[in-house]
Amino acid sequence: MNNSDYRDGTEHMHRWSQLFIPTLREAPADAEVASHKFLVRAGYVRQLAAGIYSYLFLGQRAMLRIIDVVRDEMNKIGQEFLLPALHPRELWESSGRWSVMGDNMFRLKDRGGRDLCLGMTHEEVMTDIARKELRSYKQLPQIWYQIQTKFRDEQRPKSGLIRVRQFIMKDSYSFDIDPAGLDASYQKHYEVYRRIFDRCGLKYAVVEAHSGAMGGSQSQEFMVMTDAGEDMVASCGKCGYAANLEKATSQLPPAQDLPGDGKPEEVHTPGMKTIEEVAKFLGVSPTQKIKTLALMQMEDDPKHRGEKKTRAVIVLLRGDHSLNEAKLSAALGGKDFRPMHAEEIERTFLSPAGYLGPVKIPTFSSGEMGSETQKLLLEALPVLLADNALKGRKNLISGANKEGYHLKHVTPGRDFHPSEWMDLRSVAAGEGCPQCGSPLVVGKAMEIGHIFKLGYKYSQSMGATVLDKDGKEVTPIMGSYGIGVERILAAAIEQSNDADGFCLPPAIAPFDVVVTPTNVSDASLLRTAEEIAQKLEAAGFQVLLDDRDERPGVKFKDADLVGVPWRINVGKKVTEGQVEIVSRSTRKSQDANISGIEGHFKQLTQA
RNA sequence: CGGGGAGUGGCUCAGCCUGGUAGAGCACCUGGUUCGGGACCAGGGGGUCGGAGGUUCAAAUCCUCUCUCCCCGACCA
Repeated sequence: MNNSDYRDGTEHMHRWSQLFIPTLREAPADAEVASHKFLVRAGYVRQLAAGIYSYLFLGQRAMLRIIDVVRDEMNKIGQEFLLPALHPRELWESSGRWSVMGDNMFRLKDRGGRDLCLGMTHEEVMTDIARKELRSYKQLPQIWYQIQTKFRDEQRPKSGLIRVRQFIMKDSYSFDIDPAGLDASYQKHYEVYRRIFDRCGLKYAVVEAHSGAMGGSQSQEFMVMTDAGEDMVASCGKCGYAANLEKATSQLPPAQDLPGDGKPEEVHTPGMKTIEEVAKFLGVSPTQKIKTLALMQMEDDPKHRGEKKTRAVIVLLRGDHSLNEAKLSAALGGKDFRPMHAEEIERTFLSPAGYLGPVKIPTFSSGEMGSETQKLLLEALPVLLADNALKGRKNLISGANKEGYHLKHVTPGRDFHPSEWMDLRSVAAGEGCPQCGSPLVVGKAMEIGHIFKLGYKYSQSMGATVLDKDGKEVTPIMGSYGIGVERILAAAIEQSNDADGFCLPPAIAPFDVVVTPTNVSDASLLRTAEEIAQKLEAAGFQVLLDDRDERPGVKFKDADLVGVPWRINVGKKVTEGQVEIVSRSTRKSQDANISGIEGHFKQLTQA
């Protein structure tokens, strides 16, 4: 319950007739996912621009209740700050992220021409405070958090509140003297996050995640399984293993190698370009093929502003496997990459696309290259990365780097030598759980929270240090932890909606109950409804009195729409001293005596 | 950014192909009848058809440019 609410008289009662709750009979045409449709229909939000929303009365109330829960739990482990949204460029230069963040960062200039940006996350500001203020190990550990608006110029805002350009995040940052301290701060967040999402009534999974632009070692995401989500999660029903597909691994059954031990040998495969075509044509399985992907890694060229330095990256996978771009990106140190253009492929492989393979790539065998462009390419040596699933295999089939030909009897380690073996493939549903071997399930999920062990990335680059017990300067180790407030709301709606609307979990609903006199032109019904509303408010509930002069059907439909978990109908049975209590989630109703209604309702809501 | 779609009253949409100067349902206002699952009757207000330019006697409609929004692919809470 929110104690800041008025509940001391009818003049402060929330009367629907006086409030702005613009419900819509139809969903806006551009809404796709359930939470988006209903947030708009229920009058919670209105869109201002792509990925930018206004929160109206009901929406703001729900947000505030979510924030109450988050703050209440966070106060158990940390201290609340409020940091600026406007940051100077120099701050972000000091961590190196002014350029790393690219177009996702909103940038602006002040009147003096100085560069500023809108905060998309606050590692830099928090670390700046830490480096200026923290002096001694005695001051550690610290956990600082805030609930604040973040700005991110997303490539593609979408799905209502699920992916927006301005949103409220609870972000916290921990500073510890050593890794053991970080483990403890991380664990505290893990537990507090579980309590927060439990209290918000969400069903969620905690999954192993990849750290992305934040950097750092371990990280876990809190995921709500829903088709409205944008992530893929692999999970095991048996042992509880769960991981973002960006990170997930699996056990593979051993693949059958083709017999023989000959040298690589060309086979004519006219017009056969795809793995499937070639496999079918040669009567082999795609698992006996090597998939060769030609990519270009890109990074800003320090010598030539605005230009990109490129480097060829060749990735080898088993024929039936697909590349996991997050894993590759991590392997490349977070650098961007793209598929090679046709000319680049021909330059590198001296072969048209469709017949690429790792054997006899000109740039890997000295003497065969001559052109200027190849020499230039060599300055940044190409890398050949091979997925672990090819390790120990033999007699595989790959492209021959020659139009219309493939090679058979290709054996890794003999016929070509990868720069590195690594895990680069995406896990597929049905493959074995890496822990227990039972089949993995892959499903869509929405990320509502993320916890990271950052390590020394920011404290080191920004020069934060404290003195340890021995008077020696040491760099504190950091963690960072985020919760998307709007996403909790969106996820709750995705988890509980039907044709008529949605039902929010009690802790985050804008009201606990709507009291509906079925006909307000009957003065006694209205009076009784007001009395009931007052009693419930006095008992600590947040009550919405639907005193509108509307037909009952309209009021019922609206009540069903706006997400309030309970409704009390004040109608004909009043003459018998009774009203009807209706549960929005189960749609079941029961009669209750008006006298003692608050006690009855309390029992009901605590059950 | 690449690919697809859409902009006509507050909402959902028709009209556009085949130019002739704007419609429906819902919502809104007034009066009346209604009142347990989005009522009915009567009357009424509201749109320079996203914007700019062009073609034409005449443009929501045809042409060009542009802006915005949504959806599908690479990022993150």
